[in-house]
Amino acid sequence: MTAEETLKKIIAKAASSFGIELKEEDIVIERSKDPIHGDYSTNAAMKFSRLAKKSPRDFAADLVSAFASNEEFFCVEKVEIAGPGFINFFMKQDVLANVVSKVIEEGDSFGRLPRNGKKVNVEFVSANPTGDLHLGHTRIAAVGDTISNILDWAGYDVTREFYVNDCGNQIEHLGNSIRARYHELFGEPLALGDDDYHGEDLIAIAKSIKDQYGDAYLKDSQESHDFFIRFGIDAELGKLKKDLAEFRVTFDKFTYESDIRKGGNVSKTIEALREKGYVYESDGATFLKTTAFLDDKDRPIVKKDGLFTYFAPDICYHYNKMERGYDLLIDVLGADHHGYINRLKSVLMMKGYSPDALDVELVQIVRVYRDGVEVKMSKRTGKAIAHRDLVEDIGVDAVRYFFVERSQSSHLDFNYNLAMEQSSSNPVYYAQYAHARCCSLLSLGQDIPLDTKGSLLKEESEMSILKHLADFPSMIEGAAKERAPHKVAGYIHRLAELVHEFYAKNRILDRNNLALTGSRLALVKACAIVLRNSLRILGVSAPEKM
RNA sequence: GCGCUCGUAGCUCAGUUGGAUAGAGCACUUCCCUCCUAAGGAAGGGGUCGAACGUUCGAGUCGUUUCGAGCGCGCCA
Repeated sequence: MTAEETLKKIIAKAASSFGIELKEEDIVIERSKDPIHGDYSTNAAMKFSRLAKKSPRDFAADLVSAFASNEEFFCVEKVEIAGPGFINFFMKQDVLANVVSKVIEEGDSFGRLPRNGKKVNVEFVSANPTGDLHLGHTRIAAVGDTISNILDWAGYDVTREFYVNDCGNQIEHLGNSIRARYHELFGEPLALGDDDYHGEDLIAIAKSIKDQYGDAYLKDSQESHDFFIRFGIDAELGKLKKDLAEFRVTFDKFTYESDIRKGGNVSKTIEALREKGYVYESDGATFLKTTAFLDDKDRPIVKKDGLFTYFAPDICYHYNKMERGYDLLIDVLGADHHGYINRLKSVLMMKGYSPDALDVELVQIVRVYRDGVEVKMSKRTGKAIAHRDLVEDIGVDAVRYFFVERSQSSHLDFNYNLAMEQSSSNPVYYAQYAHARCCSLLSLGQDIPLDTKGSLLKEESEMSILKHLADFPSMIEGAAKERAPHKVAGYIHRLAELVHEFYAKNRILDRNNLALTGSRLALVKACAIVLRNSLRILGVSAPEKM
């Protein structure tokens, strides 16, 4: 049991002895910011003084007087009532130091919460297979993958999914564009339309078609039309997978829009919704009555020309995901898709699902500044900051850390020059360096027996580390609940800071005091383990030497 | 006009379901390697938390109004 859980129990029991029943989840235990306020504190006396019909301070005194009769109370060294009615707890050293052996015993799995039996599907990136990834995808990939990792650690059964939009207009344009580039290679240039893709990557694809098939697809036919599209999708998707894998992002499942549409599935779904009264015709188009639930406007699902809108197969796709037995769906989308949230939740509600079965995580746009000028992203002009360039220039570790360091809901101004020039002062190195320092100490002192009880730890810098290490599992729980990768980054930064401070203040390897050194090396080992575990959640490496 | 997301230090951003003296990085000033990795540490300057009311023991946090920014607003994906 963690210190926090124990304290909650003590408080609940004390309140109970005054006839006040508190749920442990309603009791807030905070880490004291200032050591003068002890190790942990609670506002329970203030929060619930009304129930006791007493002043906060009097109620606090009552609670404290009841603690002594509690057998759990042995872990507390001292209690104080302070300020408007805070109760501050000073813990016994061995209770705090207990975390060292726990971390070392659990090792790579310290921080992993018990399996909760819940299945969650995280869909992210889902970039159209019509070109390369750009900066926006990079942030979504980092956020989506990290959220998946956090949920995995928090006990969920996680599926990472990529939805492949291999139908629709943009795919036609892809086929046309490749065909034009292909003809170009034979000296028969075809004009590219405004909506076609002008990126140079398609020239390479056309070349590989020429290399493999020669001039077999020069004649204009349905067969060659289909061929260019199929070849293009495979080639583009292959590149996406490769770039993402190099970014340490892999998917468990790729779902193709063309499979979702198979067998008239979309029409069937629409008809089923029509029977429920959620579908109507207007101006020659077909609409879904999403306003019956959360939306502020009804949405078109079949256009005047008889083709489905993007939304129509997406309805089926989300039903498909639910039918696969997930307790929770998470869509990680660009913030410009915010209008999509209530639309999709409404769709789920039409089938009787809870709107909470879907959580849409919006990732705010990245604004790029290069040479002091904002660079606008545009997939079609080919001038966008490509994901691949970014990773080559700055490195996977730094990019992944940088892109989850801040909440996904905040805009991110990315100074490309700075990231390239000053990559060595990037915060990610601060954390990695802390890990490398720990490893170096452990290597130099490998012959010294570790005291995994941390018996001799007593300095303030040591106690701060102990408390922070103990917070790791509950940090994971909170980050999972809030889908907040940046909390992991914040945790890492704080741990690294504590490690550096500890290192600077103390001569850790002291062969004249092997007992103390043994305690400290055990602490160092625990720090290395937690740094490694937390960095792994972000997809960032933990080098042993730098 | 309606909706969503935001507004905290010069810049980029944290701020634990409302808590004690609002923090970090970058930038700036000044110190610290005869000694375990200086990609580090210590100290300092820098804030009417966009603004105004309200809710209560207590508001950066919650509510209303207002100003400003970004993004969306039925047949693009």
